[in-house]
Amino acid sequence: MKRSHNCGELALTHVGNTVTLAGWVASRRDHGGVIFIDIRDRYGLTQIVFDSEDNAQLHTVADRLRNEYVIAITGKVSVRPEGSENTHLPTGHIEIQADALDLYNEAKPLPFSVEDDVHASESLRLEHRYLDLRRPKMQELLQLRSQVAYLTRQYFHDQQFLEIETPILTKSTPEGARDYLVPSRVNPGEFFALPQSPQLFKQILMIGGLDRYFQIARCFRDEDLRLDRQPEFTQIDLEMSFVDREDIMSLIEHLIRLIFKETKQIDLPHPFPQLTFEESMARYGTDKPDLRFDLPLHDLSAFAKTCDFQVFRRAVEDGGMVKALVVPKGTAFTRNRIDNLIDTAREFGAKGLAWIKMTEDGELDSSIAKFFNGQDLRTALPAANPGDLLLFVADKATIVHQVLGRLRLLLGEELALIDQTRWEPLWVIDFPMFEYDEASQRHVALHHPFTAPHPEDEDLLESEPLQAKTLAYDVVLNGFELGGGSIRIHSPRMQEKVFDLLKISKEEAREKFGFLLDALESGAPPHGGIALGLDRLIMLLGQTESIRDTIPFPKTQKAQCLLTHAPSSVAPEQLQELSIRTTAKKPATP
RNA sequence: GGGGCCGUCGUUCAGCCAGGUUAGGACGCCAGAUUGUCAAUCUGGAAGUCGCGGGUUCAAAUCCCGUCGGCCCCGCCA
Repeated sequence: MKRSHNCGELALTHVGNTVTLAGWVASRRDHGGVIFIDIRDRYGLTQIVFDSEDNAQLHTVADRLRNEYVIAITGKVSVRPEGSENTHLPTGHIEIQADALDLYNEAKPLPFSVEDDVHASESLRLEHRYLDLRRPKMQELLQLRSQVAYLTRQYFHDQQFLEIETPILTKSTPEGARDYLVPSRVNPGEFFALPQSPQLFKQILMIGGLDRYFQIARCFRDEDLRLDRQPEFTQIDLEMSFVDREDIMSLIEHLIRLIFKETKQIDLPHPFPQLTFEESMARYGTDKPDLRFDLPLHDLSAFAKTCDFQVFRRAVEDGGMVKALVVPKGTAFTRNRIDNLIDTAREFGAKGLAWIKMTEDGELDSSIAKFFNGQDLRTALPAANPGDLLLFVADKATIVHQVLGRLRLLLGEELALIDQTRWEPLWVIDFPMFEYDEASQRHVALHHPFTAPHPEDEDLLESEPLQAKTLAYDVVLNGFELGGGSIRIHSPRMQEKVFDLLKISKEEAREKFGFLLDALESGAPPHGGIALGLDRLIMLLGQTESIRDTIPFPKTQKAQCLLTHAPSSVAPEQLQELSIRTTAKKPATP
């Protein structure tokens, strides 16, 4: 028996037709003389009726059916008796009167039932992913992912882009994330690295004259996992020649808007708002602000400098700052809750968290109120209203922003300030070229070492490198970094200078990036690009809470696959062939 | 490397703080009944080394220590 229709498409127009459906038994309801079976496939659910009066023999066969058996049935589409329609199902007005049944496979009782309302723990779902993938919600997410990939390919092909694959076995480079390594059997003691991104290859493609490249590229980073981070993930990656950053931002903005419109009928703003890195840090304490709620950071450094509170005054005098969050209706917070906030602020890196309640009659209520002139504070912080709670952090800028930025998010969630129906994309631009890394006592690239500096900041590179801005851009959606890119350095002299500033020696630069430097000497066009995190995009678009739901076979937080039990030990002969000996304390046995 | 939450029949939870009967509910499973259900219903039944190891105790699911696993976070993620 071969199926004539899928399980989601039959309707009143098909009544009278003889059809064949194939799929899984989703549920069985036995009424004695009549048995109802719901048959499920990717497309939907259809009710089958086995009536002992119509076909006694088939009815006894149906009696043996259990959940997740795989069957095909042939029968006549009929109208459901009046009053027994199921308006929750697209196929709820019809049913199939079964005439024949093929049982392809039985299923033993399974560890959890296939339904959207998941009762199973995530580890159980991952261990039996084949069952989990049968759930309509999971199928919907993978369908969404496929649709987005299709729209992306269509969009770039229409714009003259070439889809080009870059190597998975490639060269380990310094800087950036930890590499996944692959031993080379043919070259004992040497290793390939899996790509953290196709960065260098796509630049080489531009130098190779391909002009416009894109790829839906798998990337690998051996770092610890998070809700939105997997060790292997997928980027929508592109690079273009002879463009400026506005060209790339506009191109990718159109793609994102197209994807939201086509898949979810969501209209994103046009154009996306832009914040400089500096503005974003100053106002939200982060470079990936969630703009679905306001609760900004207020700068009170000028006021703090003149107040009597030593902690505030000294912070500013020492080159730091004082900023505040104004928590609406925060006077209702109990002392205990405020103490918890103080603890949290300390965990985030603050020395403390000062607080003042502004009472309904406009007075200051706090143990530190005596240090402040109420009128001066109200003037310095006009956003504060009676009934609000003011939270202050006084420290150097990085700490103030980090602590208040995280408190802002925490309070946004706790106070339900986030409008879940809103979509707030934005660009963050003008990132600094470098930041100073205390650990290694040197400058490190904030983006990556191939990012071009702002033309007008080139002079700052040597004099005040930390002041130099780049032609980089990040696209942020609802507080998640969706992607980032930059205009690249195309001058070999500039590239060497940047390596120099990063304290990468000439020899090391030659060894690790020689091919790029040579390529830049060969006539490199100005170029730039961007990469979007496809998994995160699907997570946001599909409104699911974890990146793991967007990946058919994800890793756990320990970077293991519960389905296949990878990674695993290998036979000693395999290691020997690769000239590898493990130093693991407990060498696992294969 | 660090902090937090969790681990009890196939599944999901209660019981743990205040140690003491036969470890309980729901879903699922099995059997029977049942001709209009779609979370079907009714009756009956089976099902647990309480993650693992050690300790305290007359007695441990419960208290203590260690360990393994899942999740969230910090560090890390150019």
